[in-house]
Amino acid sequence: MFNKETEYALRGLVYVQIQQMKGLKPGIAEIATEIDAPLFYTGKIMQRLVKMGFLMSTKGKGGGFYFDLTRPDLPLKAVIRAIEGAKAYSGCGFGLKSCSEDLHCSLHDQYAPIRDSINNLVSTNTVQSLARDYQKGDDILLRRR
Amino acid sequence: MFNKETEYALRGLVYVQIQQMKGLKPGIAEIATEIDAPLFYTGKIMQRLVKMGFLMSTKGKGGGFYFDLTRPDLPLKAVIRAIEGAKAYSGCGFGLKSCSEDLHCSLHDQYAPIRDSINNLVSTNTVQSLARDYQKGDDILLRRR
DNA sequence: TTATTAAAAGACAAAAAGGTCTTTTAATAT
DNA sequence: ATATTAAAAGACCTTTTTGTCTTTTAATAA
Ligand code: FES
Ligand code: FES
Repeated sequence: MFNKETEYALRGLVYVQIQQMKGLKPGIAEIATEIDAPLFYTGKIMQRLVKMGFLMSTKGKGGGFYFDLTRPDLPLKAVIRAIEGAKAYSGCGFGLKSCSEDLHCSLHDQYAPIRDSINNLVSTNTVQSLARDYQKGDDILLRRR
Repeated sequence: MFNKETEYALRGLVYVQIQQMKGLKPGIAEIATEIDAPLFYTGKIMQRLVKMGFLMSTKGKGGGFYFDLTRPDLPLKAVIRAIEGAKAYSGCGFGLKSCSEDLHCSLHDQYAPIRDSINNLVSTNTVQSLARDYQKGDDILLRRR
């Protein structure tokens, strides 16, 4: 569904949020292990997320990643847009240059609603809501097993 | 939605089918132009489709690509599976290793139905059905404009 | 203030995707 | 037969994605 970088970013963010709800501040090594992503690649991605302003970090002893709790919940879509670009999940499913209600391809009537559902999914779900779901036990997996 | 190769392959196949319904047998240059894909890449992809048995071709004067009309309609899914692999549109949307009803991620309940819709879309639509829709004028685009 | 810790920065590289071009083979027309 | 046409085969290249590793910077603790 998403590319690897987006996948790791989302899993990483949700993991940080889960730990933060327990009063912890995980570091790169812990995050990479828990979300089952490559260590150094995870580091690079977390850095990018900090630079983009999605989360914060501190160096040195006791350092790690954490969220600014004064900021509103972070929809998955914001992260996807930042990593994959604004056009992700917006164009024609068939690859045509334009896609509109009145001029469209043969897949449009079936595909457009699906695309809308995906956009709705990533807009309504946030890093925080997924972390809460996880804690409630509604979902069982974070780490890949 | 699909990768470029799949996109070009599907557009190319539908174009061949549309032309075949008019009694024509298009060549690589024509196909590439009409589906707005790179000339040589299109050639390579059409060749692969022939080798995979999805369509036929003849060399030389009057040569080009065409379908064996004795074979059943070709679902998009068959082409996608051949190009992108069997796992396309089957795994966890979050990238987790397993995905099942009883052990799943927080996105599963929302994502699984979407994934099902995509699989239904590519299973029920065929190269031939899309070509017929195009000819009926239900869809307006094939070439990207 | 020094050692230690952990993120930041950035160089480097492997693999996959996407694309280009030339040569060879086979079909047809003359 | 020969020339012409068009696909097949395959070498080669570029870009993007994914991943690795070392060096630097900043924070903390002793
Ligand atoms: S035009 Fe193809 S999905 Fe809208
Ligand atoms: S477990 Fe994630 S979509 Fe099914």
